[in-house]
Amino acid sequence: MSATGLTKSQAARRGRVIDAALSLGSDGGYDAVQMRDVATTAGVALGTIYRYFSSKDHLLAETLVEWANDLGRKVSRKPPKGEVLSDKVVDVLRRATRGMELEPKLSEAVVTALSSTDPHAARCQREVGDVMNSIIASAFPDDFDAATRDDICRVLGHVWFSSLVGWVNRWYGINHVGDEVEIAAHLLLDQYD
Amino acid sequence: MSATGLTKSQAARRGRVIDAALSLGSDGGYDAVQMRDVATTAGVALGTIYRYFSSKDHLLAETLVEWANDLGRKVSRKPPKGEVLSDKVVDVLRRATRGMELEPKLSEAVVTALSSTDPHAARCQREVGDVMNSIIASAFPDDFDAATRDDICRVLGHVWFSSLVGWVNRWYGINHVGDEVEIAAHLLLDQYD
DNA sequence: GCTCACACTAGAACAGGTTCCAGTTTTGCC
DNA sequence: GGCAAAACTGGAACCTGTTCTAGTGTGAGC
Repeated sequence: MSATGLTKSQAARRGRVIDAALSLGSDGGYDAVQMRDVATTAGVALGTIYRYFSSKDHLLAETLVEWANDLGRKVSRKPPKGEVLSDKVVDVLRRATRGMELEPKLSEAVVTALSSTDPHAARCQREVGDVMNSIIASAFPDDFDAATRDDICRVLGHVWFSSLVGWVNRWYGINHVGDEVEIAAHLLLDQYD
Repeated sequence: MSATGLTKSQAARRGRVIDAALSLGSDGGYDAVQMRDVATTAGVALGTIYRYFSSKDHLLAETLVEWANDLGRKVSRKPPKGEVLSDKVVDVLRRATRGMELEPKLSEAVVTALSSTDPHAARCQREVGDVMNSIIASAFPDDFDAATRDDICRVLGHVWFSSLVGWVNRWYGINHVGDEVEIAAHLLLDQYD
């Protein structure tokens, strides 16, 4: 068995389940990800899904973890653009937001799962938060005070998350997410430029 | 019938339903607010609840609206304490947080409902947000630039909401909510003192 | 006071997430 | 290869939010 503690066929099964969730979610959003459908689409028994994921929300949250890690790798390959600190931070957050814009239904699904109270989903939520924080932090210069930087990253993470929830709940459009984050970034960072 | 469009007995029924939800929620949190139990506790039929509230989340969100309005009245009676702007803002946000601390189970219930996608719940969410924003805004001096003030209030609202969700999902303790908001307030406001 | 539209009730029915079970297949180990 | 343990399967069952139905009040306008 591999380093993850799963045999090859198990890893494949788990992968098929995530793929099925992604596929159903990107077509119809959260409600369309029905566990019975995920099971048949993935070609596994319903009960098997629950061997790998503690709940529907956990399943969707795991897919978001993969997405966040992906984004992290991309950002480290193509560092944020911008003359001043606030521009760089806005650039990286807009890239994150644009990624969700491209898959609105799927984003609705995963963001909904992101505010679930399932404990296993909560681990994913924290993981996503950590990844986002480190992505944002990577836009800062090395000589920036680390404690202040972390505080600022957390605040921006809160704004990003809260705006996403607002978008998912149709309080306002997706473009608002980027705008809101940009406003926050300027309020927090312009004093350092 | 009264100004609200409800007869006296209807207003009473509606009130009993909310009271039942409050009572069940403050004992056992979100999961303990079961619609069948709400119905029997309130002494109404299950279907009747759905005449007044479109969903469980809507019901809980309405109770939060009442709570927020309450807080708004209290704050306008006893204005925020503090020498400098950031202290005042922190004071008012800590009062909001303390209110939830006193009823942790109930807060878990209403905050969970606050991130629901039900459209009627969404109206409540926006209402709560507006009330919170105006409460925070009331800590600012009259001559503060209104647009900047509103931007700052929204950012603080995001931090508050996101931290509450984090608390509800057990990412960290309730005291963290106040701390996180305080950090954000200092980052945003110390430059104006 | 009558009446009609509408609200309410009890309870069944439905939907989808989650759990359970009996039987079968895989897997790790000797 | 043979065996015990663990994983998987199909499917029923369970739970709780939500909807529906048939019958019973109830109150506003005449």
